[in-house]
Amino acid sequence: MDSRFLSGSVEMLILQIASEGDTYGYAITQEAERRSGGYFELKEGSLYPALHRMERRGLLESFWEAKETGRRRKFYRITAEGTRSLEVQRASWQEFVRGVNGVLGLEAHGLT
Amino acid sequence: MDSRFLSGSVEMLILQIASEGDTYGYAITQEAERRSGGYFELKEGSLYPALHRMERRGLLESFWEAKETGRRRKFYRITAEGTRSLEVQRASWQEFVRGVNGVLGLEAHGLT
DNA sequence: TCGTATACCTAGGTCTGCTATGCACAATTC
DNA sequence: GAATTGTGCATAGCAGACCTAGGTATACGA
Repeated sequence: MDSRFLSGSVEMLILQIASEGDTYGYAITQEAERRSGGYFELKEGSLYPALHRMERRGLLESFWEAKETGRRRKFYRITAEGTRSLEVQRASWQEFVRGVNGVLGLEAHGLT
Repeated sequence: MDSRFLSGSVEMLILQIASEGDTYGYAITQEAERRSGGYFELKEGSLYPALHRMERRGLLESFWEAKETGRRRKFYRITAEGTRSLEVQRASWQEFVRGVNGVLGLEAHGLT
């Protein structure tokens, strides 16, 4: 993965995955990697601080899995504000891609 | 412009514009804005440090316009290494877009 | 038992974009 | 001809975000 472009996308990717059901840190890294065809390898040093930020900002809320024994997992659930933010960020992302492609002279067919 | 996603793209955009002919700082901001349909407004505080970085790294070389009077302009010319870097970055950009769109569930038709 | 996978966390470094500011000349407007 | 806007370069210092590297711990297969 080229992390040059990653900055600013991590939170959107996390929100997207969280928007499809409660999830936890490690699962997010796996899912992002799977869905991007192996492209994204979210590092823990990026992921966990991002999750904490997003919780502080009210985009996510968290709870520890109720389990007496075994591995502990901290689950995250998207909030109403997180859902709104995701919509904004998805639109913003598509604008951004159009902007860059415009400068690069690339055409983006089919992407609205 | 949403500068959230911008990180890491500025240098590619500069390289692209410089690859089409010698240019200078102010002209780059105008060209980026024009070609992105008004989306990009490169700030001077981002642009000039980026140009200096890129020159240090050997991606660009600069020369002052030979002009006795009037405004002084510092022109930049892409180097062979800059050209190679641009190719790499363009490919990397397209991979990145595919990766993000994959996670977001967006299809990118026509973009290879 | 040892390695690998799963699972969380943080300190500190680095990079990059931004705001704010300063300097200077040109062109236009009043 | 004075004031404003546009063109043009530059830097200091702040803030944000990603990474490396390290720490802790359980589960499971060889």
